[in-house]
Amino acid sequence: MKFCVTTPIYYINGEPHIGHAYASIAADILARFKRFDGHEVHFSTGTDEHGIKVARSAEAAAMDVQKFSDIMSQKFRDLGGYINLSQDDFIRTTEERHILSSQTLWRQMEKDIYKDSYSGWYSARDEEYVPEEDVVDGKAPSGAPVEWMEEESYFFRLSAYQDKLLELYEKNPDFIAPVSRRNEVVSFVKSGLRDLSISRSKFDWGIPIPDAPGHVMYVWVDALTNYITSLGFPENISRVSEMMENCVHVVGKEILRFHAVYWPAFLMSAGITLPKRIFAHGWWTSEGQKMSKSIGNVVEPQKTVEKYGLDPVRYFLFREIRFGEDGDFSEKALQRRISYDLANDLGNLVQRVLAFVQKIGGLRANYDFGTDERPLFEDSRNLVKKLRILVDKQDLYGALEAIWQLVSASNRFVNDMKPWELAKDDENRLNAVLTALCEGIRAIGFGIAPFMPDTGRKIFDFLNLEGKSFGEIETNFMDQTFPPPFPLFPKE
RNA sequence: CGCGGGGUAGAGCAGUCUGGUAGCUCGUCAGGCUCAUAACCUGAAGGUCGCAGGUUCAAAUCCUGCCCCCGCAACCA
Repeated sequence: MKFCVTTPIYYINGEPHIGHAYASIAADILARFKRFDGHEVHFSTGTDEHGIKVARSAEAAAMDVQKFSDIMSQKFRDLGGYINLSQDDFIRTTEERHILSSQTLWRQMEKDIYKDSYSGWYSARDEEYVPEEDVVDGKAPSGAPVEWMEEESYFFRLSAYQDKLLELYEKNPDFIAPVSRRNEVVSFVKSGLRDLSISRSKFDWGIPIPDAPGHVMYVWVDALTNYITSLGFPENISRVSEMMENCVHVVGKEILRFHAVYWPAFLMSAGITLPKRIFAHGWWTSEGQKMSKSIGNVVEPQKTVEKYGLDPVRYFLFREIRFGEDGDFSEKALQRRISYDLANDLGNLVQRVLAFVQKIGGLRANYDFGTDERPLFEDSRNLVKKLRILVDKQDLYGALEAIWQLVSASNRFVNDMKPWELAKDDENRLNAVLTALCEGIRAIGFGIAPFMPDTGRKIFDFLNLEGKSFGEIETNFMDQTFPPPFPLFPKE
């Protein structure tokens, strides 16, 4: 089976923040899970580097725009390192392969492209058109004066795709997730689609339009195309098709419309396979307030990871709120998750069980699961099946919830079975209990590994499982001795 | 009358379609237990279910009006 997942490509006009890390880690978790489950995975991320804003920022920094792009793009590549991204490709829209890809796509859409003039209120100071309703007393929101301008532009016949898009949403109810976002898009499309201006001629920091000197592509055309460039468009069209139909685009809710309306319309026009799903994630506030530089509450991924460790942060982002909804990032909440969920529940479970196994010199072969051990054993074997279903819905919160149900069940099992008493007079029973618990810990390890890669690996090491995948969970723990365990999430 | 979602214990949510005086997770407090970085069990505190009317034996749940919050409302990458 094939699986493809993408992050948005990040616009390099600003510094990486927790929102970028969030989307990237989400995609990373999906990619890692599918790899564990034996799929051939393509996971891409990257940077979006064209457009007037980048050109202006470079100018403000008195830098060559390509040089500026190189520096900014590198910051996003570095972010991937801090958060342990397992991407297969990091794409930059200024790369040659992408320029060719975008121009090819443009050509394939040409039957839906026509030349006309675009007019509107233009702010020369801001170098951009200002929407009619934002113009007050002849001024843009920035205070700059606006004037009525007209320029030649290429248009994409988006209006021709209204019915096809509605049919797409109708036939594929899961094309857009979550459901509330889907409804927004459907209602937007139903309200009527206008043709889209897809070229710019007032600046040149963009991909040149074939045979149209002076015109560059509207950045969104170029940006969206990255997904198929990464898959090998235009050379490897079969790979593009087979990956796209199994592809989940993880996007922020602010850019859903571009992905759920424009992108499928472009692909339909060009005759390219549509992605399987567009998943719109929510936004984080920080300590109860909107993140902003002036308040000084912007959560910086690198600093947060340095202070709390990567795995706890990855865990927190997907346990604190349901994926798709908004939530609040606070240090107190993070500390609580680390202390309670990770150290007390998970860490302590692993420690109390493996320390016991260590104490009796390993697991022996002659044991029999009785009616007491069976349920935990079954739960352990069923966890992966549950996770497959949840992960296919991108319900990462639900997945962690399911894993922690097994953590709790395991902890409860230790309390109920009292291995410390069995140790006195019933060795076989003790072996059965500890073996069932190791089964639980193994399942938990597989479950958390996509979320917390380092912690997953530690658990695999504890149980001599390094290199095993989901398909190999049937292995039995017989006559095993394990290396001595150590606390996974040590408290100070 | 632009479209849509929502206001339920300290926090986040379910319950509203198919009326029967409220539930889940986390947090707080007390007791029990203890192999371990401790967890688990039991019990407790805490809600006029946005406001006001109406229907009904009975309303978070149905009807009417009002207040408030939040998305979307096209070229913003």
